[in-house]
Amino acid sequence: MTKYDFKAIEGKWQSKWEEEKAFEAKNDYTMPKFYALIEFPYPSGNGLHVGHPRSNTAIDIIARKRRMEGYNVLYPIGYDAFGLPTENYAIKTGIHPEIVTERNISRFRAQLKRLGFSFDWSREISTTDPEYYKWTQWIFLKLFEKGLAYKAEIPINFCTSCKVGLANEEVVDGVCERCGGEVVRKVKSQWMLKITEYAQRLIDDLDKVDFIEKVKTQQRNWIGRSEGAEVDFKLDGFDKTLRIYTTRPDTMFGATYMVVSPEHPVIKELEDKIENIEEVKDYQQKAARKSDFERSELAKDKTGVPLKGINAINPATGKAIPVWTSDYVLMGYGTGAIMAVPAHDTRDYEFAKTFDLPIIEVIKGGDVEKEAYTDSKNGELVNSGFLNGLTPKDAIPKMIDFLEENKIGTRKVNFKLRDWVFSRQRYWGEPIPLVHCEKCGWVPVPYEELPLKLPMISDFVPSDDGSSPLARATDWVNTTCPHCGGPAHRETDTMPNWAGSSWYFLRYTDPHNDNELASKEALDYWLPVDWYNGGMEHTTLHLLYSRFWHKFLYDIGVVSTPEPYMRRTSHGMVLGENGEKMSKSRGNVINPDDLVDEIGADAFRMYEMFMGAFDQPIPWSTKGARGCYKFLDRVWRLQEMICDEQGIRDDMKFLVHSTIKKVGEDFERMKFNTAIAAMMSFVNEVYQKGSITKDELTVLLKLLSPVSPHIAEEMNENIGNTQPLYNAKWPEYDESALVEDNVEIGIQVNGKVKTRIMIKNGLDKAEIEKLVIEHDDVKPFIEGKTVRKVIVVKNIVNIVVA
RNA sequence: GCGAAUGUGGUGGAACGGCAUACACAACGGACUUAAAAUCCGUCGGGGAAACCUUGGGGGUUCAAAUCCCCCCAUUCGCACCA
Repeated sequence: MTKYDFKAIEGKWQSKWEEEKAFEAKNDYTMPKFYALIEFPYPSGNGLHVGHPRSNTAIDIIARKRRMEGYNVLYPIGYDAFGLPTENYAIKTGIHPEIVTERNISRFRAQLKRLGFSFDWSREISTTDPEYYKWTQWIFLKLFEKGLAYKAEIPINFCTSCKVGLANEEVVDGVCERCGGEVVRKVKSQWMLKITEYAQRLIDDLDKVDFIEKVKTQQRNWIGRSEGAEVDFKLDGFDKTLRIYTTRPDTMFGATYMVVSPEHPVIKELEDKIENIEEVKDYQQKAARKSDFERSELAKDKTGVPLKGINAINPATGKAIPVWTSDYVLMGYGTGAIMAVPAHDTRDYEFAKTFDLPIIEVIKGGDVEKEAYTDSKNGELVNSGFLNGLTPKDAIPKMIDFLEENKIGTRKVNFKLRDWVFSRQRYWGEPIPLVHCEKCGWVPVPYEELPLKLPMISDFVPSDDGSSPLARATDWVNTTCPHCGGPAHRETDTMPNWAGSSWYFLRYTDPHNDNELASKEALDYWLPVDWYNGGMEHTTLHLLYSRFWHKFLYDIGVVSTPEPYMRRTSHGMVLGENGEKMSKSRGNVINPDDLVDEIGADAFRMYEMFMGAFDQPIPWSTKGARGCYKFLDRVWRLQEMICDEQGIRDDMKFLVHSTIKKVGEDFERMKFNTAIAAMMSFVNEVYQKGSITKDELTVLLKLLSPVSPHIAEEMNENIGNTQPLYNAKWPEYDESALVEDNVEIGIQVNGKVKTRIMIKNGLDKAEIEKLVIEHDDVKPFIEGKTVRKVIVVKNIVNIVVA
């Protein structure tokens, strides 16, 4: 009996799988299909993180099980390789990003291959490959064609350190998500994508898919739909109205002042009429200088300035109310102006208290002396004319009807979601395939000229004025207009790295197609993705963006499903051994290579799954990982315990079949830790027994093979099975074998467990009751007491005595 | 501030409302060994003679609660002036 030599075994089977093309998806579109997907990694210079294999192994287990169940499985891999870290590295070292990317990908590929994932390597892609980004550009041009890509002068989030514009989603706590640099607002001309046009559908279609609830909730909150009304307030003494948005039209009788955002155009329009215009302008400037971080940090203290001389008429009461400006009202949401109802809105309340503005209670139910009463369902309207006596819930529609009848307002739905800032002033991204011509404006690069390749340059440092490094590649920038032939220049901004990842799962279905992003047949067969696992951090970024692109492609007939992913699950983060997030600065990063050297890929994979509940964050434990090695070594030595008997022995039937059931069901529920525990129990019992048959062992190896495939294949071969496990049939359990002859039942007296007894299985309740009451072990607990009731449930009997 | 999740031995964690602490890690004891490692076999929530106590704390529903309901406390993660 040889030692468990995981190095030799793993190398041997990895080569074998490759030679036999064991995991290549078949282009046989008549077979039942299963598309398993993980988020393709960003090939960073640090190599694989122990978090990657958690998602990869989980879906690998599912993919391998599906193959054994007869599905044509697509489990692809690729690299999301455009992006800032590579570019920053290039700036620091002078090595071209293309070379860095190539190097990083090689390292990732080697690390992934070492772990024995059943990826279809023949479909490997990289977003930086011109043959790939040709189609990223193609989709962009389609969006442009349909009016969903537009250029706008907007205040953007600008990272002062990366010198790059960021999407709202990339600003975390007021600082840059990637580098932690300060983010300020800067007005720039940017390409935007109209994701807001899909806002309603992105919410509605969540009902069609099986995503974990957390993801759905987060997406809904991010899209932030609200129903309300837009109302025009007349400005006293002017032929002019100020439009506001409110979700609480029922409180309109309590609107005692109005507030406009500092960026609101009305200030400019009424410049001459505002008596304290200098003070107002000063406030505007201060607000503009504030970074987002400062704006939110200072949120506690309300600031503002009245627009002296400007009053509005409350359309409900007919009374004149003052107009203020304050940065607690945002230009980007609603109309940039609000009616302030201090009695029933927390922010308005604070503002009114700060500036001593009147507070009128219009809903009874709280104590407006102390705080705003904001319940939009309960309470009773007062001081509100025709709404008096109603609850807010009933008053809202009634007020909207009133506004619509009198043509001063309309029903209106608003979303928090903003359009997607799509331009980056960076080098290492897909060039935006547009040309600007003085005469013709923005003109698309003709489809037949795609891919528009990134020019080779050697200086990637972004300019201080925030323009892209590509602007300096004048040979490339200066071109002719595809429309009129006149002089023109290319767009020098590039796409964000969310572009390539928004559709990569489509390319996998037909990755070498030169004529289309993928053939219709391939797309129709493989889509939607059956099971997609990835990180929660991508919920409002990648996951939302790719749903948007997919819906657009659905609308133009490229794909046939309205949603890209049927099922979405999420893994918990792997923390350092000290329970903190793994990071270089904390010094608690675990390098998978070292551990794989020590315990092998099979044990490593197993530990990744065994360490804890899949969806919870779990601290790493290298000792725990070594425990999995110990278990596999124990499995290995089962070969010495094979006996001459055949088949599954009677006294093993229950164990074998209940383990098949448990492992299979737990895999499907992503309860990998308890599935592995069941296999450990199985092995413990075999050790107790001292022997195992070849057939019993074969079952165990099949169950083990999705988690630790190399050792399972090797042992399977050793014991004389000729069919490799990767295309063996997944074992089925026999229901009748799950019924034991005798069962242990727990005896409770008044709900507390007192003892346990063995009884024959299959008795009815009355028989069990009789048996229990008369049982010698039970008697002491009920002697001299009156039995009030006996409850028999499954394997518990509860005797209620007095 | 709002929302969500989590809280069980020394540690990671199990447990359709039905025998709490499965399975591991660590620790301890024994066997094997000249010795160690590895391996195998045991012990392992508290308390103890037994009774009994124990799932962050307090209440409740139930024959029965880690699990369901209410109120607190703590930790983590989202969102954060969205009218």
